[in-house]
Amino acid sequence: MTHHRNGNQPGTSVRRSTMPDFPDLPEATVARLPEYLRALHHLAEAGHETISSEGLAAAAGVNSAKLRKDLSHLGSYGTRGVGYDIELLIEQIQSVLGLTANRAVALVGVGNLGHALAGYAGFGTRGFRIAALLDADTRRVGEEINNIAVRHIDELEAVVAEHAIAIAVIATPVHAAQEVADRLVAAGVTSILNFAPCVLTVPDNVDVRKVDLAIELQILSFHEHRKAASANGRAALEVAPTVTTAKVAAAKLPSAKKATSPATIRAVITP
Amino acid sequence: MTHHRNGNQPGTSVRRSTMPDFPDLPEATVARLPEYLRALHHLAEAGHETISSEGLAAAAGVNSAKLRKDLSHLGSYGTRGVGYDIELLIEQIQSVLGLTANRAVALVGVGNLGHALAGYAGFGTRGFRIAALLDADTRRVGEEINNIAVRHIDELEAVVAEHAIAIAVIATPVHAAQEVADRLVAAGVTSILNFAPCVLTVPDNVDVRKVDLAIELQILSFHEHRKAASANGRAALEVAPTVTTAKVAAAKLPSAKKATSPATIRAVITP
DNA sequence: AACTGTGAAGACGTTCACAGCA
DNA sequence: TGCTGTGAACGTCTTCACAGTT
Repeated sequence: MTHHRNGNQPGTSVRRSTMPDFPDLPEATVARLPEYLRALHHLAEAGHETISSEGLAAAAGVNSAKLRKDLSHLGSYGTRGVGYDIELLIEQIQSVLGLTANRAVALVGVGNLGHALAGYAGFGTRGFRIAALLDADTRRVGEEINNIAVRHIDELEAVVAEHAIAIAVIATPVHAAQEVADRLVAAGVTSILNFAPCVLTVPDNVDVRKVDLAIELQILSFHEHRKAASANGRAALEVAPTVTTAKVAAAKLPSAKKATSPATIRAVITP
Repeated sequence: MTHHRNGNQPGTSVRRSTMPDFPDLPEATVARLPEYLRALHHLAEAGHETISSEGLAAAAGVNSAKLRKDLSHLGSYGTRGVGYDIELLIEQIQSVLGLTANRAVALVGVGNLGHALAGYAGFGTRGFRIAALLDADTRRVGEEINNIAVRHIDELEAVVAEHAIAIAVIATPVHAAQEVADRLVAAGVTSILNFAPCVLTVPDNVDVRKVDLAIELQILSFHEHRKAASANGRAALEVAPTVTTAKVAAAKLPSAKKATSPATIRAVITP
């Protein structure tokens, strides 16, 4: 969760807004709204005008109860017996997410990955505008990507002020990331999307989200490993008693619990 | 959360492994183990041999109770009064994640982003090896990135078989993603990391994780929006009593809602 | 009849606080 | 003494199932 809030300081500050003009959305809901939005745009383009919770849920890859609960947090924008008005819902979600005007975003680090991000067309269509590109390498300064010229990192503060930038993307090497983050924060940035594989330390009022490709793969690797292990385990059941011993030791105590529910012996085996 | 499991079918299958050679890790724990692993490598390079839960937690950006609970799921690898042996813990985590041998990964779609991913050095050092690059564009076929030649998508099935690939990365345009996924699955791939901004439909036994840059930004945008709104609200408290009224009305009625709350007048105002 | 909105129940995740071990 | 490992308490998220509305 990837995606979750990033409470860097273990500090006690509870995150619920106290004086909001907007509902207190559960974080899990917030993380799904963008999916719904994408699905809604897709449906609108396909010519639909309304959609049932069932239909939208399918399009967004969640179940319908969850979807309805999520949307209910925004207010009542559905019609019983009919479904949701797609245009209306798009507007509501965009409004809650603060996507009404295109937000200016700064991208720091125009290397391999930064280059790709800068060239990504999806930003424009989804509420954002890359307003500035910054890099420490003077050889890259001046280069243009999508009509935006790369400027030197020394101009960071000026650039942030110039475009009133609140959100920045860090795509620098690890060793530069923390310093860049510090400067961004000092310049007034309050949200950071970090592609550098390291933990950023920032003040409490700054939000950080992180994307780490290797971590995603490692999580998948775990599941691969488990699939393989259980396929194996079944095959080896009577063959290798030593494994069983190891298992008991390894699992400490929490094992036993589910011992009787062979839930994961799933579709794989039973074709 | 961001990372989470991707239960595509709402099906009843409970995910806990029953016949594992390994403990039943909570998904939230699995998602954090890679962070711990990175932090541990970092500490090892800095010359440390043991580390307390407090220290490791700080390095990984979590609190120490969570860290201890997470590690306790793997077994008892700490020493009371001392801490954790770094080398030992690295080995344990790698083993649980199935990172013992470098896993072969296929990358489909060598466009802007795919190119950057293919060139990302971090994979090699973190348990993976890009074993194959595939693209539908014949003009890109033959090009070499990091000594791997791009092959034509027609060879997908052959390539997957050739390298016994279980994990694949999709970095194609949206319109190609589902078909590529279908072919990967048919060829035997059981884990997919999807960079295309769309929902993939796959069988139950296949794991999908998704990375969507625009979604990450939209989540940050929400928090920006909220910060701005509450800053605003505070500033306007005695000045505009109408706001309060509007707020109450807003809760239920679709329209009018935001009429009175120009939330985007942000930090600019509050020095 | 068809669908939303939602209380209530349950699963899951986090944090607390301390017993127990080195 | 200093730290881990963990039950118990608490909080959050998901799912169920149905009352309520068009």
